[in-house]
Amino acid sequence: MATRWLGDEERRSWLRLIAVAELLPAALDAQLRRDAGLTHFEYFVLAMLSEAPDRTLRMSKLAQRTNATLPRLSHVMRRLENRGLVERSVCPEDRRATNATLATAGWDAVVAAAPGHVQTVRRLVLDPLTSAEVAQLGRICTSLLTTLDPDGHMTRLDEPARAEDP
Amino acid sequence: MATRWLGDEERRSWLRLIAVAELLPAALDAQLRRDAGLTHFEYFVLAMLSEAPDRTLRMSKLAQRTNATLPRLSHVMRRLENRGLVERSVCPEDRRATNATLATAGWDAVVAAAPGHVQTVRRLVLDPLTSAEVAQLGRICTSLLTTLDPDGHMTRLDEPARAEDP
DNA sequence: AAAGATTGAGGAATCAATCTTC
DNA sequence: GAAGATTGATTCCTCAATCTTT
Repeated sequence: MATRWLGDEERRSWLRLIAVAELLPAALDAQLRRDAGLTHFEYFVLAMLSEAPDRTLRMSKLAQRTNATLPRLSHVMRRLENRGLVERSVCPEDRRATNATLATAGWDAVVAAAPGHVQTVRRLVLDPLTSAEVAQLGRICTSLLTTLDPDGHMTRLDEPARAEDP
Repeated sequence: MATRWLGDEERRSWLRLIAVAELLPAALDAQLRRDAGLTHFEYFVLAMLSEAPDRTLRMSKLAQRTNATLPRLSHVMRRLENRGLVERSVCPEDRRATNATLATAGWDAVVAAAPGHVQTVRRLVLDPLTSAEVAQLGRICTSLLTTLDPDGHMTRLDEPARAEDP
């Protein structure tokens, strides 16, 4: 029983999607932990900061871009700060807010980890697919994010940046 | 920097895939915990047992079908056993092995949880996609599992069961 | 009162080590 | 010694409660 009430094709696609959702994060974590001493989530946090203006982002914005809850991000940032990879400071304009900044050591960590990570992404995801499938995957995930992430937070579905400040 | 060295399209598809991989499990967990007091992984374990002959599967086989490591499954099974949802017993043919069996209460739990869960799967994944996209997603995930799961354990890519006993 | 963020306690996942049977 | 599984310690995540600023 269980996952019945789905058509055969639906069921097969569904089972494979959750298999991917289970195995892909584990594979990314394994490579990054082994080669760079970072979780994939930690790496992703550092990477998002590295691409931000002044390598700085507000906690809530960073949480959105990394698909994380604020408590989770807060705990991770504390650990990263203890390791000297990021810094936090009170936001001058709104003293409730916290600015997260990538420290020099954090930048170095991302630069060191990136090649191996990108290679892993290619090997696990991009290489097994045709370029048409990569495009299909993008469209499909975009559709899924419409319900998973109604506000289009992290993947700002309206790519060309909204009228809104950092 | 970070996720550069990927083409634009590759990068967008990749970022959206990890967003889905992050948000989908969280959404499934939220609904099942709220409505049935079960993690998605716990539900999936019970569901796989419910479909097995005699509602029984060896631990290692169950681990494969649920995309889990054996330690993870073992811990979860201990909790489920304490709740009376499953039972474990030594396998008579090979006394190193453990047979996991769905208890009556476990069956009831799956039956009670299934409709809400299936509805959630429809809402989050199936409904937002055309049936052509559902098929594409299945093919794409199958390709990804070729590298993520080289042995085709859980999604036995060669669907029509191999010459191998339970 | 609401927004932004942090904290602490409890639960779950991971890794290495262990135990038993083959 | 290898296969099947479990355990214990650590780490990490989640949830509710809290604190401060607006």
